Amino acid sequence: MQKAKRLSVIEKLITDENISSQDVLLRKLRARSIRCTQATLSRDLRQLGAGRIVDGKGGYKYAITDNPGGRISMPANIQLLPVIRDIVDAKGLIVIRTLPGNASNTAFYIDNTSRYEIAGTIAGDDTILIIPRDGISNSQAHTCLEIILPGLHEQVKKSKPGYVNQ
Amino acid sequence: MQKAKRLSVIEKLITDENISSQDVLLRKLRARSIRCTQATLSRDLRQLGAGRIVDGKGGYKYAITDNPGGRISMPANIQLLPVIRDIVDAKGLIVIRTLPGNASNTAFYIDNTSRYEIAGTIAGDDTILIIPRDGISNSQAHTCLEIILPGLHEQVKKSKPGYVNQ
DNA sequence: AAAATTATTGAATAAATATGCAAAAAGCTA
DNA sequence: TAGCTTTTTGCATATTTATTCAATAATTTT
Repeated sequence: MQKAKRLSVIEKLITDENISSQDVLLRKLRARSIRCTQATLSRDLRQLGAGRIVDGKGGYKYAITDNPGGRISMPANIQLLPVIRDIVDAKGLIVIRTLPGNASNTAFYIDNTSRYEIAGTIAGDDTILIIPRDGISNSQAHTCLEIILPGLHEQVKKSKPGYVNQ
Repeated sequence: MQKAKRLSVIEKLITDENISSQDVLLRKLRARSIRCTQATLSRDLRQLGAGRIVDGKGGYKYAITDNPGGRISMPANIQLLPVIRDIVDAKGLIVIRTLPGNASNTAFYIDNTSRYEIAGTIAGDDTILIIPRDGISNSQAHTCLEIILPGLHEQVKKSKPGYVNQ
């Protein structure tokens, strides 16, 4: 499946370059042998929270925009992944375990993306509970987390089925 | 010349309300006896540096966008319950989001009412998980919260069903 | 105040973006 | 792997936004 990759390339393109329209983006992707249609880009951009904004030069450009609700914008390139140890599904919720002391940072970061799919997070010292919104499937929630933290699931290898006393 | 006034009304409208398209804006202006055409709005919005962005609820809205590079912006428009930002149903639980640092205060307050309907709460920094007791319906739980925090649901407008890529 | 210059606007239309729907692809389960 | 479910995608098109061009209104100059 190439969607995840396409999303990350799109994200990189619009932050690095000045993309003024979906058509331009389409061509840039094509130059990287990623082919899709404008319709798909429209959906991808929505999912990334990207919008077409006025670029100080009298034109337009795409950019990842902060959401209303006035959340706090974060520096884009914080290194979060190394602190994540584990990610587990539980009762329709998702538990992420981090290095000690890193849960609230990470949860704060996740919160601030204001993703629709995530109703909220709660963090202890080294554990974050991710609460997906009603109607969001498990895999939708995971896809969303992957967008927020690209590479998450590659990084954190799926934990093997474990032993339980019974 | 009415342009200056129109611009300021537009600015106020898009920051106060959720304007999803220029057509909607056009009608709101008309209701204030400011009449112009969509073409003019397109130009005005460019001039204001306003863009149509993803609103976190699955839709689009206009907002004045900062130049990327991002600085910190905080919400400014809550009055009655100044610390509560958001309330969402999720998996039979209820998630309340507050301003940073206010979750445990608020949860403590809720806890101390000792309402039967609420089995317990868990608070992080800005998120509270409300766990209703078994057998308590969603709407019972909401009614209960409304009793504890009068005005809660008026204040925090229900979020619309959102868009999820699938 | 008339003429000359500059700015604003609407109508029409071009350009760009979003979406319903059906089909294809990817995941899952047994 | 076959059958079933969910997700992704393109096509066609609806919706939305930007722009061209001509006209009108405001502003400045003489």
